[in-house]
Amino acid sequence: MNSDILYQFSEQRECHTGRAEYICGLNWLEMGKEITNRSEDYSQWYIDLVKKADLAENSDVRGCMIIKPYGYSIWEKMQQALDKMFKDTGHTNAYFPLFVPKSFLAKEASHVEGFAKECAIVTHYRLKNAPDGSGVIVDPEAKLEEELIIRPTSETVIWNSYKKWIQSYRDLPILINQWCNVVRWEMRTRLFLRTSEFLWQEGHTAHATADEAVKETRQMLDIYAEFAENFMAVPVIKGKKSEGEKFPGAVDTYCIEALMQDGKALQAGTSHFLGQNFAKAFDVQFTNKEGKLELVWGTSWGVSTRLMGALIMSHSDDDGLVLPPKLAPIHAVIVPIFRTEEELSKISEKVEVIATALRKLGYSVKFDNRDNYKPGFKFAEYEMRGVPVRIAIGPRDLENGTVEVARRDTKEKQVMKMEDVVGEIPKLLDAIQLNIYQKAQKFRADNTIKVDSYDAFKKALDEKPGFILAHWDGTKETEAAIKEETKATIRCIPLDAPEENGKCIYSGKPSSRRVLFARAY
RNA sequence: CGGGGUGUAGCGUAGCCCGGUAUCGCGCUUGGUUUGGGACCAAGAGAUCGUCAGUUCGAAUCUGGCCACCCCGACCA
Repeated sequence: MNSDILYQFSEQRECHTGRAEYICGLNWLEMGKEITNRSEDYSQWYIDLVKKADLAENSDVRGCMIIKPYGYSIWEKMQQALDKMFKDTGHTNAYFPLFVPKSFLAKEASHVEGFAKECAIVTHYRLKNAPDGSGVIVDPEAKLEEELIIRPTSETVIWNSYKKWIQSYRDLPILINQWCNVVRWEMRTRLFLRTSEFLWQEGHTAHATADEAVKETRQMLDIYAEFAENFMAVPVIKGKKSEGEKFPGAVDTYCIEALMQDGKALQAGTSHFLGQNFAKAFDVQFTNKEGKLELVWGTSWGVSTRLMGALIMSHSDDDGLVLPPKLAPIHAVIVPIFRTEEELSKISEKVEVIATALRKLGYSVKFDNRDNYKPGFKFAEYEMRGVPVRIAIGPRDLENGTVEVARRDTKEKQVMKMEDVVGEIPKLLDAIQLNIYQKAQKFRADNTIKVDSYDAFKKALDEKPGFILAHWDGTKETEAAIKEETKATIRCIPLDAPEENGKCIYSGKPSSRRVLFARAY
């Protein structure tokens, strides 16, 4: 590790102890010393990275986050890619209200139980000046007859509409998605991973048959997995949630689980088969071909700005963020190296040609000709922000007809002929996309183990955190006991898990397949 | 909601124990020298010390209330 960069990371915490005690990336070194408590320091490292890479910051509003322009542009890239995949599979976008009348939420029993503890509630609609002149107060006269919940998710509002929209089998299926914000009043928040308000997409579909709804649920899970792997370069495990972990109101919850670099799991997306639960709660029935009334079958599925957290924690290294080219707001940055105005204008001419050609191919290119920062500063800055490719051009290159091309993922530099650059950059970007995916895949493989006893299970959690495949008897009680004792949860029952007879690591009862355990975010 | 901590310039902080209107670094502005891995020198601007009250000739500092935020738990995408 480069100790200068370590020092850079460290300076803010240095004053407390008089020495650097900071951790960067994967090396877990404290100025050459081993660190024992990984997760706490990783957590701090993550938050600092989010701030330093200019992605987001804490808002003065409790538990909320300000997504800064650079961070938001990554989110936009994600939105674009996902939105296209949704539309390619027949979905359309719509928008439903932010407010959920309290009575709506109460209609589905397990749903209300699941969300009741984390709702923000609107009780009044007016303020007035305080009688004692101390500011404004809530006008007690302006109390709402029925309180409004700020949506923690939109199943209830949407199914309330579906009731009005659906009469016949000819009205089905309804395949709707909405991009919006939701509020869940969490006790503790963390940038991108858990914030009081977050941005997401939620799909809500209604179908005439269970079979069709199940197919939709699985299709969307596949889309999420494809997005994670192809765009984010994050390998994920597709699986089904246990009873204890499933969505309130769902019959089955499917999810994709990713492994972060500190060995903790992150749920990156969920797709729920709702059965007829919401149709029952909102009395949504349709007349089938035979003229008989039937309840509608539903699904819902979502991914949120939490994906940003997954992206950051999957690829980042000691020098900052590493972005997969497919989601990078800037594919290549061009840094000129110059002394005089004259030199800069000569370089600019060459840059113009390269940048224009690359942009024509659909790449986003930034030419950073600021004269108040030195090249070294800019190099470090774009590395921190994860820009995949950097092109440097200086007087030396003008003379030789070359440029220096550096890739963010491996930090390798090569000198290229100027006329080759436009042809080589696309290849390089593809190589980077593939490389960081393979790297993440290897990391996951190296940090996934099978265990066959509870002792080995606990040992693995302490010594080599990661995914653990183990047998489980399928009961809620065992799941809860393991969670209580080890903080590890069943992330999912992997869809591709092979049949394998074994004994539950906790109870010793028989089990027919291994499930995926980990400590999770 | 329990346990711990912090509030001083845009950011990070010193000063607080032992009262006398505020330290240093980053950043910012101007001028000069620099520029192939986080430049340097000089000059400058920028703070009702979280808030309200009390003690005092005098409060960033002592006392009390309030507020906000952070960290560790319970909760959770």
